Amino acid sequence: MRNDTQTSTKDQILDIAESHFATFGFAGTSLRGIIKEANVNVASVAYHFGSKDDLFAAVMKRFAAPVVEAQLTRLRSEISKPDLTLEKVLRAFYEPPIQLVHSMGAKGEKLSLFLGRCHSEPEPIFSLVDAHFASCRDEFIEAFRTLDSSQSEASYQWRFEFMLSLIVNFLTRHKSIMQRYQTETDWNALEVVDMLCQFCMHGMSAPLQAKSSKTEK
Amino acid sequence: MRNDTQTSTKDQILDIAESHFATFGFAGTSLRGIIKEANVNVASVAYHFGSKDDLFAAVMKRFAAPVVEAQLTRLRSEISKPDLTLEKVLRAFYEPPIQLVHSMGAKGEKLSLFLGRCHSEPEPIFSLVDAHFASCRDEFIEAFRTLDSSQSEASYQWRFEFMLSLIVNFLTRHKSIMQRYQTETDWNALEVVDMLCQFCMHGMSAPLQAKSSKTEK
DNA sequence: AATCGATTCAATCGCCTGATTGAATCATAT
DNA sequence: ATATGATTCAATCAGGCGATTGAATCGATT
Repeated sequence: MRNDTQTSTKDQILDIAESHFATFGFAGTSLRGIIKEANVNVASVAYHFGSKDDLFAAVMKRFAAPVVEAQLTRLRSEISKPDLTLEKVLRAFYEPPIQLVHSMGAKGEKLSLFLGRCHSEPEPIFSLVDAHFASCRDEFIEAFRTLDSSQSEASYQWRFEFMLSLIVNFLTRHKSIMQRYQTETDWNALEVVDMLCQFCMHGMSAPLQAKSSKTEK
Repeated sequence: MRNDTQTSTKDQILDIAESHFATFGFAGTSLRGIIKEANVNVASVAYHFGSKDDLFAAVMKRFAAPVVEAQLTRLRSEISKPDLTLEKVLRAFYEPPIQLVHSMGAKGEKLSLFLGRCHSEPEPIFSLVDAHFASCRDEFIEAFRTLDSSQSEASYQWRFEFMLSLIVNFLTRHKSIMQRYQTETDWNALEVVDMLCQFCMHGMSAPLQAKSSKTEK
C-alpha cells in the first residue's frame, strides 16, 4: 500500500468521477474523461472499481449513502422522542443534504448536482440509485403513517414523492435559479430548509385526495 | 413529395427518437438505435433534421411545444376572466400535460417520460429545453405576481420551481410509483391533477420565507 | 419518354468507447 | 538484497459513435 501525501488514486478517481457523473450524467460521462482529469491510468479504474457501472455504484456509496444515513439517523432520533411532528420529519429529510451541500463550497455544488441528477438517470442506473434510497423512502413513509394513520397507502407514497421532488429539483437547479434573480450565488441553508419545509408542511395538510367524484371516460 | 399510406420517414424518425430520448436520455440515445427501430437509413436523419442535437430540438418542438402552448392558452384564458384564483392558475399548468399524457395511452407514457426527463438533461441540452419553457415560466410567474404582489421576487421564482418539480417528478416516475402500491397501472387524470393542485395550493399559502432570523456562519 | 428535384440507399470516414493484457514499478516484510 | 504482493503503466482490442459521401431510386412535370 502506498503512503500518500496527496490523495490516493482511488479517492482521486472517486472525486473526479462524482464531478463528471454530476455534470454529464452517467451516459454522458466517459472513463477517459475522468482518468485524464484525474491524471491516472485507465486500468486503475478497472483495478480499483471494475466496470463503469461499478464505479458509479462506488460513487453512490461514497457520496450519496452518507446523506441517506444522516437523514435516517436524524429521523430515528426524532421518532424516539415524544411529540413527533410533521415539521420535524420534514426537517430530518431536508436538513442533512442541504446543510452538507452548503457547507462544502465548490465541492458541495458537485455533490448537489450528483445527488439531484442521479434520481433521474435512465435505467439501469436508476434502479441502482433507487435501491440506495429504498430504506430512506420506507422509513419516511412509515413516519408519515405514524403521524396520521387515517390516510390511504397511496397518499403516503405521494407525500414522499412530493417531498423528494422538491429537493431533487433544488439540488439540480438551485444554481441557475439563483443566478436568474440574484447577482450573487450565495444562499442561506436555513432559509432554504425553512422554505422547503413550509411548502411541504402546508402541502401535506391538504387531503391529497381527489375532491371531484366524477369518473373519467 | 411522397404520398404515404404509412407514416412518412420524417414522422417515423420523430416518433422513435422521442421514445429513445425518453427512455435513454440524450447522451444514452444513439442515432443507430433510432434508425434501426424506425427502419430508415442513417442519412435520412441528417437529411431531414441535421445533427443529433437538431433532432432533439425537432422532437422538443413536435412533442413538448404543444404542451406549453396549451398551458399558456389556458392560463391566458383564465387571466382574461375576472376572479383569477391560485387554483385556476395551477390547473392551467397541470391539466394540459396530465390530460394529454393520460389520453394517449402507451404513446402517452413515452411523452410523459420525455417531458419529465428533458428537464434534467445535462448541458448543453438543458439550455435548449429551458429556452423552450422560458415563456411558460415567465407567464406563470407573472400570474403569481398578479395574484399576490406582496411577495419577494425570489418567492415567485420558487413557487414556479416547486410547481414544476412536482410534475417533472410525476411524469418521470408515476409508472414505477403506481406499480409499487397498485396492481394495475391505470390512473385517473382528474385525481392526479387535483392532488398536484391541492399540494401546491396549500404549499404556496405558506409565506415561502425564512421563519428563522438566525444568520449562518 | 425525358428530365429534374426530392428522397433514400449502402458504404465509409475518423474518432471515441469500455475493457483487457502483460510488463514495469512500487512499498514492504523478510 | 531480495522476494512478494499491490499498484500503475503503455498498448491494444473489438465495437459503437455521429457524420458525410456519391450513387441509386422515387414521384411528379414536361
